[in-house]
Amino acid sequence: MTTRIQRTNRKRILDAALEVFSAHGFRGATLDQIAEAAGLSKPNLLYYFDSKDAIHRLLLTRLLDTWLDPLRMIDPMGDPQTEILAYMRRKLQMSQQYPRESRLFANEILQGAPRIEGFISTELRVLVDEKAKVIAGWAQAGRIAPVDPYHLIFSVWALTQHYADFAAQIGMIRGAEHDPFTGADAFLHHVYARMLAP
Amino acid sequence: MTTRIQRTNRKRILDAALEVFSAHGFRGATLDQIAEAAGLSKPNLLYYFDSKDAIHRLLLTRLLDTWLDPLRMIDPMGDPQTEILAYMRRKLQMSQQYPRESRLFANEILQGAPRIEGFISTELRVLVDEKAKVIAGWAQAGRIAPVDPYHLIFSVWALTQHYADFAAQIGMIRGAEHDPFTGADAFLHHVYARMLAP
DNA sequence: GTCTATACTCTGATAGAC
DNA sequence: GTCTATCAGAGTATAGAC
Repeated sequence: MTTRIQRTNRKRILDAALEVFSAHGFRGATLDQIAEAAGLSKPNLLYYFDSKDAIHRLLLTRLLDTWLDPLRMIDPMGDPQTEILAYMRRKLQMSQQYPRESRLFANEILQGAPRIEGFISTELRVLVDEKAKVIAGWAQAGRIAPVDPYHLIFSVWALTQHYADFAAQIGMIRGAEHDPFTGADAFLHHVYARMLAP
Repeated sequence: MTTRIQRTNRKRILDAALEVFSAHGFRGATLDQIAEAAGLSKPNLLYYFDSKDAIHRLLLTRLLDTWLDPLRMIDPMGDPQTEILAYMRRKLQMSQQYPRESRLFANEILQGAPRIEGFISTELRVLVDEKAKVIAGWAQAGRIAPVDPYHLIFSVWALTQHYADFAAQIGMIRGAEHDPFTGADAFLHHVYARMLAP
C-alpha cells in the first residue's frame, strides 16, 4: 500500500533527479546533488529507489512514453500542410513546456544512446518509417513540395529541440529577459509554409 | 625545446581526449579511457598535461577559435541569398568533418556552458549581433524575405549541428550504411532557397 | 620520458540506531 | 521512514624507480 507521503516524496525525487540529470548527464550527476535538490538525505533517496541507475532509467522510460506522441498524431487523411505545421507546433510546445526532458534525451543521444538504443532502432524507427511514407505519398501526389521525408522530420526535431537544448546559449546571446519561443513560432511557421508549398 | 616525439604524443593525447570527452562529457570521461585511447599510461598523460581539466580547456579553446569562422565569412557586400546559403553549407561541412568537436560544444552548452559563458556572452554575441544587423538590412531592402535574423542564424546552427550531435539517432533510424550528409545538403538548400525568396 | 605503486578524494550504496 | 556513520570502489593526481 502506498501512502500519500510516499507518493509526494517519490515525485519530489524524480523532479529533482530530472533537474540534475538533464543539467549534468548521468555520470556528471551525483546522488548528493539530487538529495539536496529534493530536500532529503542520500540514504533516504535510496530508500525510495534501488539505485542511481534505477532513477535515471525510470525518468527515461517515462519520457519516451510521451516523446513520440506529436509524431504519432500526424493524420494521413488530413491536409498535408496543416498536418506538418501542427506537428511542428506540438513539438515546439514540448520544447517550451518540457525543456529538461528534451535535454535529458539530448544527453542520452549525444553519448551514443546506450540506454535507449533498443527503443530508437525499433519503435521510433518503425514510426518514422511509417510517417515518412505518408509524407512521401503527399509529395508524390504533388500536395506538398518534393522534399525528402526523413530530412523533413529530422528538421522538425532539430529546429524545435534546439530551443530547449541550447537555451543557455540563446539566452546569453539574446538576453535572458527575451523569450525566444514567441518569435520561434512565427519563424518556424514561415519556414515550413515556404518549404512545403507545392 | 620541443622534440618531435613530444609533439606527436601531445597530438595523440588531444585526439584521444576529444574522442572521449565528446562521447561522455567532462565528468563522464575518465583519464583511464583517454590514456587507453592514446596508447599511453595514465601518469604519462599527466606528464604532458597538468590535469584533466587542462586537457579539456585546451580542446575547448582550440574549438572556439575556428567555431565562428563560417559566420564571420558572411560578406555584407555579397548577394544575400548566396551568402546565407554558403554559410549554411560551410556549417554543414563543419558538422561532417568535425562531428566530435560539435558534440564537445553541445555537451558544454547542454550543461549551461559553465566554461565558455564568457566567450558566448561577448565574442559570439557581438558577432551574431553584427551579422543579424546585416541580414536585417537585407530584409529591410526587400532582397530576402522578412525573416527574424536571429532565428535565421539559430536555424542554421540547429539544422547543421543536428547531423553531428544526433548522428547516433539518425544512424539507427536510417541505417548506418546510409550517409545522411548527401541528402542533407540538397534538403537544406531547398529549405533556405524557399525561406529567403523575397 | 615512461612506468609501478600509492596517496587521497569523491561517490554510490549499506548498516543500524531511532 | 529518516537519520548518522561508514564501507567499498572508482578516479585524479603524485612519488619515485628506471
